[in-house]
Amino acid sequence: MKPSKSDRTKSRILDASRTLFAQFGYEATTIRGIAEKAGIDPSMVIRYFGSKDALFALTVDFEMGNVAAPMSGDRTPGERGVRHFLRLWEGEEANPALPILLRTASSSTLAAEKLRMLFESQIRRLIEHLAGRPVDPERAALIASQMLGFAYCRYILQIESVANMAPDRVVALLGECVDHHLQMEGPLPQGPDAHGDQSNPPSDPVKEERS
Amino acid sequence: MKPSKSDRTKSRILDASRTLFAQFGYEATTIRGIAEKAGIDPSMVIRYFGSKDALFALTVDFEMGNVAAPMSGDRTPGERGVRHFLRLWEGEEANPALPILLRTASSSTLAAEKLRMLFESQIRRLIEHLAGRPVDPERAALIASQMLGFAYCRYILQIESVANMAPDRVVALLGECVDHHLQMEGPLPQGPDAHGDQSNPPSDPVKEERS
DNA sequence: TGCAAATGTCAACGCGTGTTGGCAAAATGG
DNA sequence: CCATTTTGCCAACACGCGTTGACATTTGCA
Repeated sequence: MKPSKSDRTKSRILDASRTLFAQFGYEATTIRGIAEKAGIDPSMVIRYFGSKDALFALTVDFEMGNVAAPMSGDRTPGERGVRHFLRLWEGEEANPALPILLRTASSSTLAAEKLRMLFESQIRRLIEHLAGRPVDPERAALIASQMLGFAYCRYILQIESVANMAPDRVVALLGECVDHHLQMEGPLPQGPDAHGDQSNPPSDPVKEERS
Repeated sequence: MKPSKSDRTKSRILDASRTLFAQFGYEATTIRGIAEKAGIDPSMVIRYFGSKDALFALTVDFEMGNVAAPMSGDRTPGERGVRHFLRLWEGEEANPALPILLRTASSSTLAAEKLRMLFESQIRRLIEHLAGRPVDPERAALIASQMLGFAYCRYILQIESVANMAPDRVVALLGECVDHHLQMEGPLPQGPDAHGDQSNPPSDPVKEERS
C-alpha cells in the first residue's frame, strides 16, 4: 500500500496539467509543456493517462458532492451562499477544477457540458436549499449567472476592482443581491434580514439588526 | 470608388471569420476553415489580411462609441441599461464582435485585454450615465460582472433557462437587480423609488432617439 | 543474487497548421 | 487590342502537435 514511484510521477503530471490548463486553456496547453513542467518525458504522460483528452477529462473531473453543505454564521441566505461559493474557489479546500472549467468552457465541449450540468442541477439545488423553498428556475439561473460572471471577472479576466475585492465585501455586496432575488418572489421561511429594503414582504418576521 | 472584386472577397472572409471565431474560439478556428467557408483559397486570407493574428484583431476590433447612447422608454435606470445591453447583443444592429470577444477572452490575450478595457472604461461610464451620478467602482464592476455572466450563460454556455428567457423578462429581472445595486449607495437624482417615474440625468448632451 | 516488471528516455511518425512563392486566369485601362 | 495589374489556385515549406514503439535504466521480489 505504499505509494509507488509512479504515483508520485502521476501526481506531478496532474499538478502540472492543472496549472497549465487553468492558465492557458485546453488548446494552448501541450503535452510537451505538461511533461516539461513535471520534469519527465512527454511519452510518460500518454503512458499514464492514455491521451490528452483523457488527461483533461481526469483533470476536470471532480466531486461536487457537498455543494449543499452547511455554511458559516453569516446572517442572510444570500451571504451564506456567497461565502460558500467563495470558499469553493479560493481558500484552503478550494477545488482546482473550477478555474479550469471556467477557463476552458468556451473552447472545450466537455468542459462546457460539465459546467452546464453543474448549473442545471447542483447550483439550483444549492439555491433552493438556501432559500428553504422552491425557487423560480429563471430566477435561480440568474443568481447562478451572477456568481459565474463574478468568478469570470475575478479569476479569469482579473478585472481590477473585482479581483481585489475583499472577501467580506464580496459576501456583503453579492449576498445582498442574492437576497434581493430571493425575496422578490415571496417571503423566506425563516426570514433573515436583507438590509431593510422596502420591497413588499407581506408577513415578514424580519428582525431589525441594521446598524 | 466602386467596390472592386477583392472587396467582396475580403468581406466574405471577414464574415466567415466572424462566424467561426464566435463559434469555435481562436485556436480551433483555422485559416483553412475560414477560406473554405468563404469559398476561396487559404492563401488569399493571408494575402488580404497578413496573418491569422491580424485577421483576428481586425475581426475583434470595433467601435464602442455609442455605448452610452440613449435608451427606450423603460421605466427605471436599470431597465433602460439592460435593454440597451440586450440591443447590443441581439437584434438588428447587434455588434458581432461581442460574442467573439466573450468566447475568446479566456484563451486569447488580445481579446481578454480588449474585454478588460471595455469593462474598466466604457461600462463604468454607461452605469454612471444611467445613475446620473458617480457610482462606487466596486459596485459598478459588480453590475457589469452580472451582465457579463448573463451573456456568458445565454450566448456561450446556452444554459436553457437563460438562453430562452424572453427579452422583456430579462429587462425586468436584471433591471430590477441593477436598480437595487444603484439604490444601495444613495438615492438616485430624480427617481428615489425603485419603480418610480423616469429619471433624467442633469445636463446630459445625449439626445433621445426612440426605436 | 538474479530476473522480471516497472519506470523513464529517445527518436521518429503522421498530421494539421500558418505561411510563402510561383504561376494561370481574369479584369482593367490606355 | 495588347500590356499591366489584380485576383485566384496550387504545391510546398517549416513547425509543433499528439502519439508510438524500441531501447535503457531502475526497482522490487523470490
